[in-house]
Amino acid sequence: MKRNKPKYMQIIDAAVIVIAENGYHQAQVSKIAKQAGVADGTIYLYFKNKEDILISLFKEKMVLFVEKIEEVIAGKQTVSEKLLVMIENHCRILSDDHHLAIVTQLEIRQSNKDIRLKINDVLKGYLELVDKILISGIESGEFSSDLNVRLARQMIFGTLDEMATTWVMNDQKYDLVEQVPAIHKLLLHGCRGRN
Amino acid sequence: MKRNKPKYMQIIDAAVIVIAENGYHQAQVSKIAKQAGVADGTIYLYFKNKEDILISLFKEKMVLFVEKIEEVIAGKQTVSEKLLVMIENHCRILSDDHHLAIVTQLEIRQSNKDIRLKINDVLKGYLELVDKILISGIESGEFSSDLNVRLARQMIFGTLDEMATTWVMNDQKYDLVEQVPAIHKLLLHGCRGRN
Amino acid sequence: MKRNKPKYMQIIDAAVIVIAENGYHQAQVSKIAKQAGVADGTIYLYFKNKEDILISLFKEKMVLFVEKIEEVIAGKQTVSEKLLVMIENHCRILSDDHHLAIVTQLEIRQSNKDIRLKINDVLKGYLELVDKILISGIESGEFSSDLNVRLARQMIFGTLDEMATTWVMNDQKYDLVEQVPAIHKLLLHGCRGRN
Amino acid sequence: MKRNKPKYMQIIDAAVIVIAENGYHQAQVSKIAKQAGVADGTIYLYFKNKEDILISLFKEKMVLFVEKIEEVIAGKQTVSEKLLVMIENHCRILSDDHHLAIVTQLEIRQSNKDIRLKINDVLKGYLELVDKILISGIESGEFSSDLNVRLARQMIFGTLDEMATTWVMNDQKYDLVEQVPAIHKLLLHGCRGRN
DNA sequence: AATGAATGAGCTTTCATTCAT
DNA sequence: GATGAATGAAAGCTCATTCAT
Repeated sequence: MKRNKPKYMQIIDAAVIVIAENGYHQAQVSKIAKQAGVADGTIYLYFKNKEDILISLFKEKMVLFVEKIEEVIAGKQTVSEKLLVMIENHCRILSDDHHLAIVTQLEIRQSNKDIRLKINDVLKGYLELVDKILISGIESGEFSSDLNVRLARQMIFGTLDEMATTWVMNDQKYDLVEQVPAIHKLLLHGCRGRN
Repeated sequence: MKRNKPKYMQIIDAAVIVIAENGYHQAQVSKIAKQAGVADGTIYLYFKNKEDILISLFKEKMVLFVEKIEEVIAGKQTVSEKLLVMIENHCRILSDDHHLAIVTQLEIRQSNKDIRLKINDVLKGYLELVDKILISGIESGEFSSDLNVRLARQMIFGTLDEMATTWVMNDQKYDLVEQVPAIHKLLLHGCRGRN
Repeated sequence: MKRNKPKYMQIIDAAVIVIAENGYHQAQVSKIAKQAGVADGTIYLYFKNKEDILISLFKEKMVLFVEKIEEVIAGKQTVSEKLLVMIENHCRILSDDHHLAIVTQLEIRQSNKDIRLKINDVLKGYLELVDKILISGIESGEFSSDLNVRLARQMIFGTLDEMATTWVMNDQKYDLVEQVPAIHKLLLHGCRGRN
Repeated sequence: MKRNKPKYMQIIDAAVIVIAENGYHQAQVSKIAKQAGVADGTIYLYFKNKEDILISLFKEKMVLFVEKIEEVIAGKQTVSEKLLVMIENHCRILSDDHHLAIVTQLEIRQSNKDIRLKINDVLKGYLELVDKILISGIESGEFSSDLNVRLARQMIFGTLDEMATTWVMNDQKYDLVEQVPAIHKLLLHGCRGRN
């Protein structure tokens, strides 16, 4: 298992720092190697190529992301609460790791279509989690059975992503978590759709 | 006025096609020139550099975008209607120009931070339009005065952007405009927030 | 006769200014045209190509240079006096036209070997003048008949040129003409060679 | 120490040959790399950029130049002898390396002002050597204490440089070293200045 | 005579990847 | 497993010159 080899995560963590601090196009393999404290060639013992570093990076971080959110959702009963803790954790995880926020919201998006598609694959794990919450809401009767789950999921993810990106673009100078209740209200009422 | 010089728009239109068909990083200046039917050097009579082509491209298209939407909104009374025609036009404009959709949703985002920031500046025109609609809703009493305009705008734009990007990523193989009523309902209820 | 057409000298004078102020490699034909107040294409009605502007420039200025010096020499009897007024005028002409000094001492030398050779041809007029002075010195007995005229001329021209270049390189911040008597003494004694 | 890395001198020597044989503006990095038997990219492991090759080239050769001359001067007592061996070596070093002569007398001077200034800095080492000889002449009483060292140095260097440049411009078809005694006599008498 | 829009050839430098040690 | 020197392909931009008006 790759993940158990110490240098694997060492290189990924180095990549996050180097990309966040230098930007995607200035994150040369040699810089990542230097930050990780290994030789350039060593990178290629753990990753197929540069693209593989990026996708692996995203995969590793996203797994933690989804695990964390699944964990906090588990204890919640109503869809409102589930949505709330999901939004809260989404914002908190990004707030807690400024480097990661920069990488996921700004830098990684500069990659080409191939990489974007692979990243989207990884993202599916998160989107399915959102779907699960929405479906639980329909089943509990809190949401109408007419709710278009795919569109609602796009609204939720699109909104959170836009919020986060704007926040990063503004150099993270305001508090993202503070806005959680307001966003929760907007999205919840959007999904409820009765008024 | 730049826009009146025929080659200016000729080059911009060529850039949209070349970027859409080859991807951002494979859209060399020489390819754009060839597509536009001019010499490489001619590009530089109309644009400062490659970056300037991209920003101008985005600016020109966004101006048309905003003008068109302002026009259709003008005739509408209720905020619900305004939102509907805005969403409808957002989707229709992208649907009607597949090349443009690819460029704005996927390719242009691969540009570096400098260009991204300038593109964001251009985008402000559109975001202010959304704000105007939201404020008109508050003034007419259709939306609560408690509505956080900035967050609501991020929800609306984030949702539309996510929808459009997903649609382009899926090779535009379903009908985007068809989803307008459902999205309108989601966003409107989100903003109304009474239920 | 080219020289009588007003735009011919207009373009040459513009070239001196543009080259002096921007440097040889930044003196584009379009800049010279603009400075001269004519269209780019007009340049080519008066000069075969860019190279021709440079050589013509040097030729026109050198003719004035040689004419002036021949004039002042004419009135002098001894070789010492002739040498003195030659040196004096060499320094004064450069001192009086800072732009020209920059162009002849620094910028024009950045041209390629072809142009250098043609410039050297033009320079011959001046070198022959120096030879004439030296020969008059031998004939009058002031200089030994053993004097190697070619080498002495190289000494004289090389010394004046090095002085002038150093002075221009130091931004012409000291007085070149002030040094004339000392240089005259050095060169005269070099040529006399009896001690 | 850069100079000990074999490829460093290999590239510099290749640059001398390529510049001498093709001219400054036709000495592309790829040509130099080919001549040196390395890949284009390898050049940039040893030099910051193309400019750096030129300046390093001049620096390395000038160091040898100055070292050599300092060595031969050391054994000489009178200023006349010192001047003689200096002139002799100046001419001999250029005569012995035709490529180097072309590069230093013609090609390198086509570089832009930035490079010229850096080259002038390197040249200072040589000019200081000339000053040292002149001062030793004043101290020994061979030269008058009235001698303007700066001007005398400009005469000596200017004369040698002009001789060498003319010789290279004439395709080095006569013997430069043969002229050493005559030049020595001219310059020595110029400095002595008593006659 | 004068214009100036259009042309298109040409080159330095970067950086992901390899492979001998 | 680890190293890091070496590789070499690839592209944006400039500017002297032309020529239709």
